[in-house]
Amino acid sequence: MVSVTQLQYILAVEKEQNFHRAAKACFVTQPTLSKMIKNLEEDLGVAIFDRSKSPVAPTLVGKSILKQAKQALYDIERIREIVDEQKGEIRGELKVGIIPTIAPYLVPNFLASFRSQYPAVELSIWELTTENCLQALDKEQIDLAILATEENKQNYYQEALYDEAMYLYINEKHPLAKRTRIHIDDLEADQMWLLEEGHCLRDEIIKLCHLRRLEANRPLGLDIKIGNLESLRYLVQENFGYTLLPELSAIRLPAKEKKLLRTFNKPIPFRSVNLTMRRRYLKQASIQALKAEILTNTKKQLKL
Amino acid sequence: MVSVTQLQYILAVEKEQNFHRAAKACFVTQPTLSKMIKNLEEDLGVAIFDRSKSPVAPTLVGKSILKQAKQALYDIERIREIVDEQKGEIRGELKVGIIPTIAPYLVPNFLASFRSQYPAVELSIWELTTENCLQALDKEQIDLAILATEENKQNYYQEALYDEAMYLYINEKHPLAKRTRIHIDDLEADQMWLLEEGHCLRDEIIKLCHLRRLEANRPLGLDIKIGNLESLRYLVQENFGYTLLPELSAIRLPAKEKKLLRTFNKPIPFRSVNLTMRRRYLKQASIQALKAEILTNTKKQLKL
DNA sequence: TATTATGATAGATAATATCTATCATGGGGT
DNA sequence: ACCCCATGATAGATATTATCTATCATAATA
Repeated sequence: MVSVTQLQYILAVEKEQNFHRAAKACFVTQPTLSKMIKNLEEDLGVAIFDRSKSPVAPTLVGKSILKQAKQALYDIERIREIVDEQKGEIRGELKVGIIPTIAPYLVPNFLASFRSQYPAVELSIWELTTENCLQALDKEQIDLAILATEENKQNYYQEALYDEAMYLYINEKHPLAKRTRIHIDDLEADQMWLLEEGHCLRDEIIKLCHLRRLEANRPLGLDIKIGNLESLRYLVQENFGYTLLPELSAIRLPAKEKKLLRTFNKPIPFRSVNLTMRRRYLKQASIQALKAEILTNTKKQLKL
Repeated sequence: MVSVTQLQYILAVEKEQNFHRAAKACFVTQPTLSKMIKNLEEDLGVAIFDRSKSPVAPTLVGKSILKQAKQALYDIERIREIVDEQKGEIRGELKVGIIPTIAPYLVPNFLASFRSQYPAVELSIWELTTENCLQALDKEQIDLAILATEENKQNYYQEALYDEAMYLYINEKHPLAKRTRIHIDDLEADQMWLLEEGHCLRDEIIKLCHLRRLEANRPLGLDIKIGNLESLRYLVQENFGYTLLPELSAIRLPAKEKKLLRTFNKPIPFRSVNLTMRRRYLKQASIQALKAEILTNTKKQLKL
């Protein structure tokens, strides 16, 4: 008979691509794991892994079996969750990936209050780019990502969180800084400072301002790789030009820096922040609790 | 850890509503089953069954757990099926329910050829009314039903098989029998012989002829409960009046009886026959093989 | 009150998952 | 060509656990 343990073992081998490492991950010895997998293969009458390959790789049927095994284990884990939900208990690990242009400004909004309200949830937060969040979701390294991009509906499940307006952050000596009415289309590529490639805010701004990618690479003739908004602000302060800041980061600026902010005329540019999960996602209760916590603490700060 | 066996045991108890019977159905003794279920309940920290009720009934969480357990076991069974599919093997039990106005005319069309082509499939066929087919599907007593009614898409999954025209079967002395052009609306309730309640063909004819249900109960002042089309034909032969016969049953009539058949003017009345399955259905390969077999052997006989 | 049906419990036994120790095989590197 | 290491398989012993038999407790029923 197919057993839960057998399914766990084959998934471990798929993940680790190695019987010894898989055994370690399952807290058993390699012969145990090898035997169990062999039992399963004999029971089903097919080989799940091709051991002659290096590293070991699933056979063709093996791939289908592994996929189905994931589904089955998900459904079994889900039983525990159903029990917790009925008990009204919100507990367990919750691993969250957040992109760097949101994390520092959003996390302080919910971290303390969430931890005091749901002490049984072991929350861990990673600052990861969109691409790395999606990979981590796939590998089940995180349960939830907070992103500002729309992802393929087939692979991921998304829930809207909030929209945040974009502000112009501009060197005070820049001619545009004196204007009272600024439109998004007044901005020019060679004046705009952007984060390095891989940050979705960079792509978002390029889209909002209708810049061409090539233009956006070297404002003022400089080529500097910047990974956070702090550094970007210093660049604007020191080197003329401007950049766009999302609302949550703008709110937290000290009064002195707020003078460098300008709002746009309508249509006000904005970006949409969402929760992104795997299609079959567990920990629904914790995730919904976190969502509620974020919304109550954040929405009142936002204009949109 | 939640085990496959535990899930099987709780499902057996749900089905049998009794620990002893459930144990018997699982081929173990009652203490074994009781112990395993207790282990599971202690592991989850909730009671799945309320043993004080008679017969034992699932608790509120229990119901959710049982539902999820079904899903999990389905997924595990599906692994075996994936393996069989990859091997190209079409095998296993296939239990089919067919309504009485289809069974005798359709089964001979596919039975012999299906059995010779797929000898590894253990086919069993039940003649059941629509209602009983659906119940049997729910209880997993059958895998597939062949029906002539549309069912709730939420609970069941249906695939169209074929449409069959309806023929008028009429007493040769009836005035309508001499007409060359007959329209479905020419028929009258007090001349129409119908099957007893519970047969979908009865309801279908009432709908096709726009009869009111009350009218349709006592043609010619008689109240006779008839469960098959054979008897219905005798009634028409002996007692004046007429009835409607579906195409497959009409085709097989001996030449002498075929003289009592009349075709309708357009729009020709017809009924649609389909395969009905549970939403999560196994044995897809066998079912699709059966479907193909039915279609190749039947479609050429039909006009529509 | 005795009887039956039902599920729980205790202790023995059988089945099996796991362990330790060892072997076989196939690259890489020198 | 040789050795070495990484990798997975195998054999036999051990630990775990699913199952069995026998018995008990309880509630409904005759």
